[in-house]
Amino acid sequence: MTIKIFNTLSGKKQPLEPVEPGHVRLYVCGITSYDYCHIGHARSALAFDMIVRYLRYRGLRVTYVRNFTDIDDKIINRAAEQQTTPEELAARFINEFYTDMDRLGIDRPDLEPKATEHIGEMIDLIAELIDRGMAYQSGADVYYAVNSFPEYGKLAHRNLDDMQAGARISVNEQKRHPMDFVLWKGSKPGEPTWDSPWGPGRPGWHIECSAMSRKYLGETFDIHGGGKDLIFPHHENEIAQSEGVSGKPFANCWIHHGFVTIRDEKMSKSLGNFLTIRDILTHYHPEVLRFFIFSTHYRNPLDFSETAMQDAAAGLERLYACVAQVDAIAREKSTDPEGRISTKDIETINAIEDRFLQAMDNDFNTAQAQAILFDLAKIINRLCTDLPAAAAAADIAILDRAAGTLKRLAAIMGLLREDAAAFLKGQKEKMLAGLDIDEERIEALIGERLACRAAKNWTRGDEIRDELLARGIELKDGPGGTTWSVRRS
RNA sequence: GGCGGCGUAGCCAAGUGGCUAAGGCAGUGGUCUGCAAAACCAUUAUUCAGCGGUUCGAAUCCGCUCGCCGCCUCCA
Repeated sequence: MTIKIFNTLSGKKQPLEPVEPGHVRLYVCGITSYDYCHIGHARSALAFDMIVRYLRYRGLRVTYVRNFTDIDDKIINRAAEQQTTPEELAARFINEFYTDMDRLGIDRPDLEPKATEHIGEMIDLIAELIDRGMAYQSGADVYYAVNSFPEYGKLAHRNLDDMQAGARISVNEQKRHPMDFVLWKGSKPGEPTWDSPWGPGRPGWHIECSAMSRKYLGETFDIHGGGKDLIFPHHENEIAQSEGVSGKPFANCWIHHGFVTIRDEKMSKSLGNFLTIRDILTHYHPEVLRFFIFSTHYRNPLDFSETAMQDAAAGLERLYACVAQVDAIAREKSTDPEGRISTKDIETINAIEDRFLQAMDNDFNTAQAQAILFDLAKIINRLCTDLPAAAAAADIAILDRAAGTLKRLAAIMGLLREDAAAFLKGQKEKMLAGLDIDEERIEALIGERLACRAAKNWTRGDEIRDELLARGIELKDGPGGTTWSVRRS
């Protein structure tokens, strides 16, 4: 089995063939740190977290680099608004970013370089571009000459003529070509500044990724990723810079994920429809967000709604309930000498992992992979339902192994990583918090109902059950007594 | 104007030439239960926006039409 990935550059799915066999080098564009992260950032971080976990699961070594843009116009402007320095602002939001990422259970990349710590590398790169006649100084700025790179537009699948027809390009007297972009910006008074051969200034946005990826991953590496909105101009410009200097292919494969939308519109600050990660996490467990995000293929748009999150929570709870059921098997009562689970069921269980890997090998199809997890959960549930009280040790072992497979595969998406009973209890408490009733009162009513039922006073017993149901609490009478859950509205 | 994507059941969402069109949520019938709930079993798209075409065969390929979205400016 080979891993196939959709490559934006070629427009096709292609087998992953690392430059160094067995070792994948991956660069992902991280955040510009000037504000709290929204669900779109979460999708990006989660998508690549899943990709890295999967590649490692498949036995590949991965070097994962994700940068921080900690100097840029937005940071400077926001710092001025908040009467602080760009350095302080950027550092603060990098910390906030880590808070969010940690809560989402996202593994840290291997390297997280910051732009401001690589000014020297950027200056070197710009100088090389000037030497090669691909960049020019104009006033206090340095620009990249797009005409010097004949393949400009190959990633976005456009050419310079198409783009100029758009005519949304601001006129800048200093540029030779309207599409030329800045590599080095002469600084204005009061702005952060670094010395350079072209005078004091700061780097343009695109050059940092070219400089840092070259330093940490080399001139040619395997995968470069980011959101679809980065295809043009950011990634196009990175290619122009990096290949302009090296004359070699930059990234062999480009992965771009889709947007998170709200009511089918892209989130944006101007529309006021963006939600921060921490907003979401006050209402939902991090794994619910993960489940939601991975319920759609990473390249497709994903529409956020309360309903979708409720559905995701219900689905995730179903998987957890399956694991909890296996955890709760009464092992000590095992006396059956012979297992009863059919060979057919065992074969189906054994085939799950291959099916899962096949789905994931196909451009990380997590939606399909989730469906396979549900197939496994369904079998486990059925076997548990049919399991006699004195189940055979062999059968219990099969169920334990199946539940282990479920958890192991789900963990690639960062799911089912908590103790099942604890997770379900947590969800229950979270939902209970939104209701006008507390646990003590519920237990008291259950106690009262138990007495009624013992006396076969079904009428009053049912009354209590209906009363609780009206307040959002569902009762379940099981062999081990009555338990309750919060009804999902 | 240029480029690209999408339109599959009540909702969400896989499937990109050929076994019965995955899975989740919601719904319905049944088993279980004093009655319920959960779980299980069964069931819910003869059909994949519409119209034409290619093919022995298409949701899947091609053309056109309609609708929605994104990029071309900072953006995950």
